[in-house]
Amino acid sequence: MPEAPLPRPTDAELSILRVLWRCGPCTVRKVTEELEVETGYTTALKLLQIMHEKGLVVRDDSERTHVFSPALPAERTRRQLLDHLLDQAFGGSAHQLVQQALAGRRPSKSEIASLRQLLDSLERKSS
Amino acid sequence: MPEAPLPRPTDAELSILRVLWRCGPCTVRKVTEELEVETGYTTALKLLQIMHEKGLVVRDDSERTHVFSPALPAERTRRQLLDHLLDQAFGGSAHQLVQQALAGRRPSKSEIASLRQLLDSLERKSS
DNA sequence: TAGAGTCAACGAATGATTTCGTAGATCGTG
DNA sequence: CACGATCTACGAAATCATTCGTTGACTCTA
Repeated sequence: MPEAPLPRPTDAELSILRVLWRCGPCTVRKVTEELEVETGYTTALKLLQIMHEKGLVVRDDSERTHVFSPALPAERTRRQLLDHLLDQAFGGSAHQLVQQALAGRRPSKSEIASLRQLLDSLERKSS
Repeated sequence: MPEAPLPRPTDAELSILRVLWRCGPCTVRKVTEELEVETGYTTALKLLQIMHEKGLVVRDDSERTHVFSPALPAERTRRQLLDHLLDQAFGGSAHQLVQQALAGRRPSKSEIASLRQLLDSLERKSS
């Protein structure tokens, strides 16, 4: 059985994943409190149930109060979303995307330095 | 009346915008033919009608066969989508996003050089 | 042990998205 | 003119996303 790839999280689902990424495993109540937009308890619960069905989160129901964790590391999900945007809006050109992401912003000196290093290592690999 | 900001295009809408970006102003038929996934004529028409209501495309209906164009330049829409992803998935850290976008890819030497130049100019500005 | 509080489950309501069938107007050609 | 082709408009249907009320079970405490 070739397990289906996880679906792309929706906006509301992503806001829940952000909580789990930031706080670690959470109960429904904790998620409800940590969400940046005021949300009803049952709404958060329903979303977590759906996300559990989809496989986006893992549920520990050994206790009465269930505890939820992301099914994938944040980096995997971020990568998936980024790849999708890359295809859909940037014609697959990572270069163009990076250009757009940096233009008009103010990365700090240390960030610029770290990006330079990244370019260096990419160059070594590609040569 | 402060005109409402344009809504973020959905996936299907974005696939139509890609056609308009690539081909310039198009009739419904042209869009239908150019879409990468086989799509019925009325489906494309309906989408264009909705996009017109939302303000995502401009319609020239001076002739019987209408002609549609993007309401915004591609760069503005790409920027909007990128900013949204940045907030939603990368906590606003452009640095992290760029890291992720470049890691594991093979930008060409010239692309790397052009990105280096971009970093240079950013550094000059921020100092 | 009774009552208040907390919990998961379920389903309904709403709205957005996507697809497509049909109808009516218009155009061009034989 | 009449017919077929093409066009826009409209609305129905299916699916999905989101929110929330209610219910029944469990827990803790007075």
